[in-house]
Amino acid sequence: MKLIFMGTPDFAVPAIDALIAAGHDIAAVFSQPDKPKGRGYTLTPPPVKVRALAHGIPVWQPASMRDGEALKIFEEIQPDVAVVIAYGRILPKEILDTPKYGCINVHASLLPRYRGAAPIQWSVIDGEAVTGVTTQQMDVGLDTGDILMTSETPIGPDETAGELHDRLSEMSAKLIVDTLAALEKGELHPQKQDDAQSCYARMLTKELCAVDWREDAQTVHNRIRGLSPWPVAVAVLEGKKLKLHRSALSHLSDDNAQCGEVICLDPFTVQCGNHTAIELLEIQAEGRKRMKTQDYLRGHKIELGTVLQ
RNA sequence: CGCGGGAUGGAGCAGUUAGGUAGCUCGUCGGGCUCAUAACCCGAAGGUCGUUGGUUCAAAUCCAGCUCCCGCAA
Repeated sequence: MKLIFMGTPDFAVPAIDALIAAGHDIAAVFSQPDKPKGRGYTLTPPPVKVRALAHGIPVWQPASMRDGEALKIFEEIQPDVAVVIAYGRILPKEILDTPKYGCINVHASLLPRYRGAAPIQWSVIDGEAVTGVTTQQMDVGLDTGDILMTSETPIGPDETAGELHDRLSEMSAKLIVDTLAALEKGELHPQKQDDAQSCYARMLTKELCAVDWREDAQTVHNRIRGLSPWPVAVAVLEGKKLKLHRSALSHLSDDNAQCGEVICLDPFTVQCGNHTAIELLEIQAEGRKRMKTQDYLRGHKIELGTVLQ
């Protein structure tokens, strides 16, 4: 089919390759404008743009979807369908209605759960056991369109948002290809979302990164893996920020220790709330690289009983 | 030119302020002790101190350029 592909970050890249491999004609790609990133504010193109250009596909990066420019391009191309994956912008009705089969979005959750910006991270932070990807027939709401197809996957007990992100990214690529195949055969059966079951995965902010050691170990663990590899959970050690990249539940617990206190050095274990404790496996000090906690301890002595905040 | 931290044997760090023969905690290898061990004891190997140039009798250390890494901010 003749497609317009809309996407921005790494998550959407496998889908481009999969759609091309499946024989679809991607006539144009829409991506967010290049943004200043990293040290020195280097203007950086989004990954989807880079991939599209490598395939020789024309790329548009309009600042707005509502100034008529995007609509004009849609009308000129006359796509059968627009595929939207992590594009990062809400599409107005006139755009949604232009392609022959409308706009189909791949969302990284089992809708109606975790609508919105950060479904992957929130499903981990909330300790969900299962998640997946969903294709939906987009409407004017935010991830509220009729469900076309879904694909489920369990979330590992120690899996990080980054690891889950990569798996769901691959699943998304497969699901969109399958969805388009079903669409061509007329085998799709759109189902309304049950709004009563919905929840919203709001954008991640820095406030979410601070660990509260009074919470139980499972909750802290979920937060650490849900925020890895970005924006990363943070504790404070002797006045300095300490990023927490990887953890594991501990069988230890010292009820005489206060929350946040180091109760064991090998493995490096911190007391949490409700008689639980957590092992910190990979950490990163200010200005340092991410490293295994035991490596860090060889050069930085931390006394038993030190309290993290 | 956005702000700041860093680069030292395989790993993590100290040493740089007041230049003068490279150190710590581990790891590795060999030996010892032990019923045994990730424990303990003895010994060994392993580093052009990121790179280039400068100052100096002498540079990891002072000066200048370059490369790469990290944090903040976006």
